[in-house]
Amino acid sequence: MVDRDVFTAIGEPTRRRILDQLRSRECLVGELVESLGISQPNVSKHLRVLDQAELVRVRIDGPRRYYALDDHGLRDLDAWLAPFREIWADRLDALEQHLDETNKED
Amino acid sequence: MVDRDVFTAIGEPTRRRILDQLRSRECLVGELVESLGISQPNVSKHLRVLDQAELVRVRIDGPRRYYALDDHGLRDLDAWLAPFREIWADRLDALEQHLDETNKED
DNA sequence: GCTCTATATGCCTTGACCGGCATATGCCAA
DNA sequence: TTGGCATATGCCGGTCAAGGCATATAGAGC
Repeated sequence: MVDRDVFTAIGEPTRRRILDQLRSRECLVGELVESLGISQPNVSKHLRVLDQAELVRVRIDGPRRYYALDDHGLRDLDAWLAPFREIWADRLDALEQHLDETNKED
Repeated sequence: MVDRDVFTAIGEPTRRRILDQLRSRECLVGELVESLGISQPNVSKHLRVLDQAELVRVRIDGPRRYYALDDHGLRDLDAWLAPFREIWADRLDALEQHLDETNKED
């Protein structure tokens, strides 16, 4: 329980299922327990990891806790991905250019 | 050694360093060993995981193996991320709209 | 204050994985 | 074919995380 960054957080399939579920709306812990079919302590532990990675945030309402998506974590992931995406773009540009050149030659 | 998907592959810091390094150009295993300062067997093992996740591909030249980025894996990650990105967009739209409404009221 | 509900935390076991090391494999040159 | 270089693979020990279970905490109502 040291280095809970976004990458380790989304490495776990169950946690990705939680994130997928939260896309539609915020959920109570109990709702996730029921829909995912895993134990409540387990859900709470996964939510803790997701929270530390800023992938979810909590809204406390009396004894209930509503969990919802938090943009920060996934934006971090998106930022990490960005330079790689640029490489794809460059390759596509190069491909297009190559095709253009080829057309000219015809 | 079961479920080598993109998520588990990028969960490891060393593997992310390898990917970062491969952004500039394809590399030999020995080059990665030297630049990363870790043992050769270790690099080979990480490369194997990255290969299974389609994050890198190999070009064999005699006894040498050039490793380069493979788009497929990171595109998978990008695809997983897409629906979340749409949510950000929706929220930004909603924010803009709210600001517009507020301006009108002034 | 007591109790019920909702959730979090602690302990334990098991399994996965990382790193180090030794060794195997594959390819080339002489 | 023998030797040497580049890389992969197998084994081992330590570590860490996931899941199950029991239990602690916190709020709401009586």
